[in-house]
Amino acid sequence: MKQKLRLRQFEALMAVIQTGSVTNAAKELGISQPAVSRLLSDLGQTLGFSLFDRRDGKLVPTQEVRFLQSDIQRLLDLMDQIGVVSQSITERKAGHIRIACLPGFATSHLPEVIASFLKDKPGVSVTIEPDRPERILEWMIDEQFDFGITDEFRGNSAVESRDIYVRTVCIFPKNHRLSRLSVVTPTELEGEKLIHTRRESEFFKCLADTFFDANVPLLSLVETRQFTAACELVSQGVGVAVVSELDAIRYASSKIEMRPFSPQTAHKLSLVHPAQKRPSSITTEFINAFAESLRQFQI
Amino acid sequence: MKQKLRLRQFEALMAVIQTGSVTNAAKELGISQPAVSRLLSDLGQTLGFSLFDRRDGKLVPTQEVRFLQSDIQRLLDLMDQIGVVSQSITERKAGHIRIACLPGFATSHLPEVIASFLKDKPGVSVTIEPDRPERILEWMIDEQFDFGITDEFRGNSAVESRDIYVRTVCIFPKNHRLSRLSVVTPTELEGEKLIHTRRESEFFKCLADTFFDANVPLLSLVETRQFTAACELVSQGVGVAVVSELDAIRYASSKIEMRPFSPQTAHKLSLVHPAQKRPSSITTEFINAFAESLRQFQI
DNA sequence: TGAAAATATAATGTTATGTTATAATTTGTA
DNA sequence: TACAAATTATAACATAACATTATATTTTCA
Repeated sequence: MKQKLRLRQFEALMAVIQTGSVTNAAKELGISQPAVSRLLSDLGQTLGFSLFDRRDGKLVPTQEVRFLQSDIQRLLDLMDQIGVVSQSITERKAGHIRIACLPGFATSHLPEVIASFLKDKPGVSVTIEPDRPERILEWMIDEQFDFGITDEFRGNSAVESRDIYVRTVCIFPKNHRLSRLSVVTPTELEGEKLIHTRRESEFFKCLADTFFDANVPLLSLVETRQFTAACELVSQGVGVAVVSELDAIRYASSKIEMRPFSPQTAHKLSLVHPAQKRPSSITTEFINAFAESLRQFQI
Repeated sequence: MKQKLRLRQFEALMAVIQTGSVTNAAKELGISQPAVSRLLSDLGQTLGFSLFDRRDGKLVPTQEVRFLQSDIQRLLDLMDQIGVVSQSITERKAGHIRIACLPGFATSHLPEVIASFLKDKPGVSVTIEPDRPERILEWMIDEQFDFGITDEFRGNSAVESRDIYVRTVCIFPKNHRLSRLSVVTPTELEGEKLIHTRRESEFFKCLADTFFDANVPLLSLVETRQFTAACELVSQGVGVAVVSELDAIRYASSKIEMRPFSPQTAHKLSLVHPAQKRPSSITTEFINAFAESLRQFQI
């Protein structure tokens, strides 16, 4: 066997097996009969055994060919499949996106965005991994994920980011004295015990500044990492909080009320991805879709 | 995607992924660097997305390519495998043989022949199906088996056969009065009750003829289809029999003795295969090996 | 920044794959 | 059996894929 086996030869072989004649095979392949004839004779030459026997007008494959037939069929099917899949990739209907996000997003906003994104993309799959911002940053740096949704991001040369400023609101238990207001200010919160994010967090500092500027002492009650935890505590009637509108809306229940907080103190979200690696086009498309989904909550 | 995907392009792609550079890939493939360069650019063109990103001196595949990578690898592996298998077929080291045989052969002579035949042919597999001659003939006619070992075959246009005449011997229990003889004749068997094959069988008729010619009445005791059954009965001391030497030797035990039978009355075996279908070369080779294995028992 | 290495492009030869024309073979039928 | 029709093989030749060498361009790295 000096000559190389060619895919085209196998295509011709299978076409003849299926149609029972060289002439019909040629029709099926959309080429001339002599072309098929030669592909077969070349293949037979390199394989070293004859491919067909004549049986009352039909060509039937020899035992030797039958022995190879299933493998050859798989080969051709696989080639087809690769063609189909790459077509899907080009049309952005196939691919995989690995998303790292803050725990709050894994259960509330992100799933809806993914669901609508995947609606017309049957070949696309997604991995979601929720964790703390520090971990998300690591994952971006060593490129274990394609896209990250985080906060408290302070910039990193290995990571590209896009900042989103989300409106915040004040939430409090139903029938709270604040419910008579249309806007809540630090002054109105004087004496209220606050549930808020960690003292070192950027958002807490901004919030503290607004209290300082209003010359109101900020009374701390509970310190939590996540806005959702704050929402939960408020709904238990423990206290009041200033949280991202995104979380507040998702948490809306009969037990809490929300009002705009003034001065507007935004919560900064960062949509991040590895800087070195060019994101796949499906990833880029998803990041844009996600950013778009946040537009209604932006300042 | 107007252009067709080519196997060669995938080979180039995988070589670059493995080696991390076009230059090294070219070396691995044993072709020039510009050749690889162009295979890649053509492939990228038809796929519609870029294949590699530069990362500190190395080319790393894009997410899109990674998504296809395993399928492409399988494709190439399969192509290799087909090459290897067809090579084996050519060298008659791969294939499948379906054998139909008389029950006696399935357990005694055939297995040894198969075992030694397969010794240097790792890719060859065998199916053995024991049954009656009528069934074996059917199987040959509708080509369900490649090779048949039968007797009482009277010819059929759909079946090609090769007749083998196997020597027969007279067997009897140890210490029987016949054991003083070096050759047994019908005359010597006068008065002995015989275990023999069916009355309609060709072999029985031949045997009966020798008795008739010797003017000795043939006393029938048990009629059986198979020689092995006769051997078993003889070893139980039930009577004497004239059987194929092939069976007698395999059945040799401390309980029976054998002597040549005269006049020599051969048992005709037929090695058959479908006439219309050209047997695979591995089948032909096996049939020859099997015929050879019987040489020592032939007249 | 500039030399070295890697890659892309251009010009061109070779092989695979296609074509049409036609010969040889097989099949079906009188 | 013979003969027309259908099928397949062969010949001569065009085109595309794939390779080459030469050379321009880009990237890498000291």
